[in-house]
Amino acid sequence: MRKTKADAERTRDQILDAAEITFFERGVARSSLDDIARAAGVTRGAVYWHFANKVELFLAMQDRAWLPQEDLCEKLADTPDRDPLATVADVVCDMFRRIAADESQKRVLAILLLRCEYTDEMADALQRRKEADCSLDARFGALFAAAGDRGLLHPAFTPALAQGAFRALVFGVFRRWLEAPEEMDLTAQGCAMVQAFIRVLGDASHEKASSA
Amino acid sequence: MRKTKADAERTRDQILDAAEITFFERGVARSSLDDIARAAGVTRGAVYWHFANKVELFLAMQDRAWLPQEDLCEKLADTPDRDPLATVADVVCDMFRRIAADESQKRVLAILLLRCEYTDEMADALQRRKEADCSLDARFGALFAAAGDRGLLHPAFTPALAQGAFRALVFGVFRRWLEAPEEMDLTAQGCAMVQAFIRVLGDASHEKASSA
DNA sequence: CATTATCCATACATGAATGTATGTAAAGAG
DNA sequence: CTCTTTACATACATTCATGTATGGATAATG
Repeated sequence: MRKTKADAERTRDQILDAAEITFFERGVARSSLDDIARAAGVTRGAVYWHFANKVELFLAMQDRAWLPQEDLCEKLADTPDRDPLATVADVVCDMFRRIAADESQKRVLAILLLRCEYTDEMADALQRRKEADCSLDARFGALFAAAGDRGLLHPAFTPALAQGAFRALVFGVFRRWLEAPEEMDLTAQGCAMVQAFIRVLGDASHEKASSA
Repeated sequence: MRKTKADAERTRDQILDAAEITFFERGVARSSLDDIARAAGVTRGAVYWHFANKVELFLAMQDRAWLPQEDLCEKLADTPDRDPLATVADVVCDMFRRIAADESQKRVLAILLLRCEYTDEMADALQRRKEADCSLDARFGALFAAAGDRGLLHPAFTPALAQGAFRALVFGVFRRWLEAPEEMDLTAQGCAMVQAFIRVLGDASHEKASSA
């Protein structure tokens, strides 16, 4: 029972891994700290040493995972000045592919969307998601606005409406996949839906002038 | 303390009302049966008389509420043989309006989507939603297939793709509204997004022939 | 090498929630 | 008007999860 600092970090990671799996399987509320500790091969003593309580453990798990919002923001930050709609579709599809390939991230997202109840205790957790969403909305908003300025949007959509609908579509696709991963392939059907939507969004064939 | 059968039914309803509010405010897991009983103005004895446990109470609450899926199915059942896409948009927008006006239904849906963890215990509850979704999908599928047969769909979409995207969009809009009702008006922006999407879906202007 | 701080297991105390058992007053049935 | 059943309230037993306190073994530090 000799524990160096590196060892301690490893057990901390093991606890976070166990929390991911346990939360995913039993839900956050029904997962006791003893369940998690046992799954990690330690006792509650270790859990309480590294984390103050279950909420803190949950937040640490959320922080360790790379949330797709941050991922998207980073990608959107350094995109060339291409067709903004094509950029949007590419970035989201890229995100889909990456998440589908990462079991851990898939688990965390399933926990955040399907396996936890957002109440007063979880206010911090929800706040972080909202902040990430907010900065993401700003970036998407700029792209859709640019598309609108260049006359690339179908006349049925204002930039704000297009952004809202796109956001809803992506979220809906995502949630559907998380609910029934075996019934749906995110990289195939998910990307297809996103791309088809972007294509009809950009189908401004009502105006005669087609500059590009 | 005289209880006739009608009185008993009333207290049962009061318990269900209290469960709705308590689940909505504190989440399902953190709501104890004592919380609910107190909110209903009774004791746990009454709750245990009417319901075997919390899961049964939850299921009874879910059953009492008119789920939007059933609502939609009923509407779709007796629609004239109009433009299928217009029918779809009308029915969904009508559902949006009705839910936005019904606080109780809004609470129940917020519970089902945001305030409960779907784990093995809740398998029954999830199963009912899935069944309702399934029969709904069949009806929507028929309409989108009809639209495809009549050449009403934008060539970017197959009927199945259109249906999946539409479903995702509606769900995403719905969820977004439930998460932040003050930031979004379901009857205004929600309906606008749905209608705009349906409009671009039906924009099959690539073919020269426009029969209708 | 002695000391201290780290890392974790074990033990204990507490409260909260559950399920059940019992009591009971009225309603309903005959 | 009895008798049984209904519709609860109350009381009890038990389990479970939490938080904390303590102990101990080693690593880090000087």
